[in-house]
Amino acid sequence: MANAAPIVCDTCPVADRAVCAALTPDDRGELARMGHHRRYARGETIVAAGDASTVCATLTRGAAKMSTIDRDGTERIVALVHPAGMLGQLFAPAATLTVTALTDSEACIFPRSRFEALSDARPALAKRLLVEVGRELDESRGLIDLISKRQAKGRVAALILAFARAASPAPCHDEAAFDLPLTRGEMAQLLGLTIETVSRTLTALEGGGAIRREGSHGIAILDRAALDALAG
Amino acid sequence: MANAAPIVCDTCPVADRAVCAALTPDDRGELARMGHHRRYARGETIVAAGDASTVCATLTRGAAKMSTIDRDGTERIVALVHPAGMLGQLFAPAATLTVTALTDSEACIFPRSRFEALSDARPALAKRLLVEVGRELDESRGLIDLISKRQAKGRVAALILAFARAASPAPCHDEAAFDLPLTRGEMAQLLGLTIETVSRTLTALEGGGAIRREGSHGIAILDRAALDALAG
DNA sequence: CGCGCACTTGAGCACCTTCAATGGCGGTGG
DNA sequence: CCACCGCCATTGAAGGTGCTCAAGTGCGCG
Repeated sequence: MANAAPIVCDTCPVADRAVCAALTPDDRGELARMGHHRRYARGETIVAAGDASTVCATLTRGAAKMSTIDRDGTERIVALVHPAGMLGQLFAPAATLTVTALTDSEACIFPRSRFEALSDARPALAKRLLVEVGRELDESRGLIDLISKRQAKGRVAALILAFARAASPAPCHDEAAFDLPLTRGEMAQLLGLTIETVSRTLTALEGGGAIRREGSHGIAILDRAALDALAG
Repeated sequence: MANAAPIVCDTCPVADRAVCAALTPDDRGELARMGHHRRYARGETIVAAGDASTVCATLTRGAAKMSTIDRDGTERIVALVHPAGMLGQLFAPAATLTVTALTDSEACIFPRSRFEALSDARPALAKRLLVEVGRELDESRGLIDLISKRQAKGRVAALILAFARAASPAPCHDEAAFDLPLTRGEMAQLLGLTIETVSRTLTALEGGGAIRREGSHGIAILDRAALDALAG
């Protein structure tokens, strides 16, 4: 897919939240000229594990997953990326993770070396990156919390609540009805369960009146307190 | 325990590896005067969850764990900290994690606000912190990998290998015989298993000839390839 | 010596996985 | 247009793994 395009910050939906926001307009213009903007179709690989890790990117639209692949071929999702989040591993000599678009997505791609050089020259950017990486670290630990619930119901309930939070525009409120951005298989990878268990657990949650399914990916939360209780 | 002492960088065993190494001697002296050095006994709490997150620290000796506590009282370890690692969450408004000494330990404690101010003023420190947080992020994702092995044998085998790597002075080599720095209960918390399952799995690994136990915490690796295969 | 603590071992059972079959949906090609 | 195929999701049955509950062992310490 040859759809590289120049970066235009003026119409960027995440211009105020992405790390670029730490830069002056001039510096941002310089950064924009260094990189390009690309679209990715659902399922497309953005960064492949084993690459020389030459790029880093900001997701401007859509959603992505970062995953490892075991020797035996089992894929494991270690992080989800939402708009304004960073793709790629700063200061890593080689990419150990594969980044894949979960939905049709767009991202600004930068050469990693020049991005790092700019961060060295602009303390405001470096500080912003520090905060961003700290946030990623918190999310990663949140994911550990998610996986470590003993029972499948708790894991799935916690995942639903996490997506309800992410789907809402206001950070403090949950969305009552939303679409799961993952397939059953991806949810299973994320939670350390099988597809069948995820599916059965959703059926059970619906049977218990906690949620209602609408189509294969739509979720409406009917009993928020019940989900909270299950999620521990 | 009232054992606060001034910080003396000259005899610090991790002076070259900790984040302080990014500072000039003058700046390091200023940082040292801002903080103090403390000893902690095994099991002692270094930072309690819910604290106003007023401190951050560098571990100079020993080992520590960072953990969350669920509403139902279940503790979950989300990270291990080795000497030269950072304790506490930079730029977090409140501590969400409890930090506990796993063995008798020592740390340099700094007021968080002044540490952050110094990082704003010294780009070299900010960059060093960025690298450090990136490393923590990688470790956190490694932990996710660890937990996500389906079978108990795989998780325990991977944990043993991880400690074999950590116990070795050379980063590329494993130690063939070493002590597990965790109790069975802590290993269980880390791996998302029960104490009994960890114990039984170690027995099974020993029965299969992969390891030999020496006392309750000593481990000798007899069949490295078998552990690798189990760890996936 | 006796107590506490951590570890080990055993028996039974709940839960999740595995294997297998079925249904729905979208895309492709006849 | 419809048949066919692939992919995803659901559901069922059987079996295994790890959890729960419970007892027993070894070690350090008062």
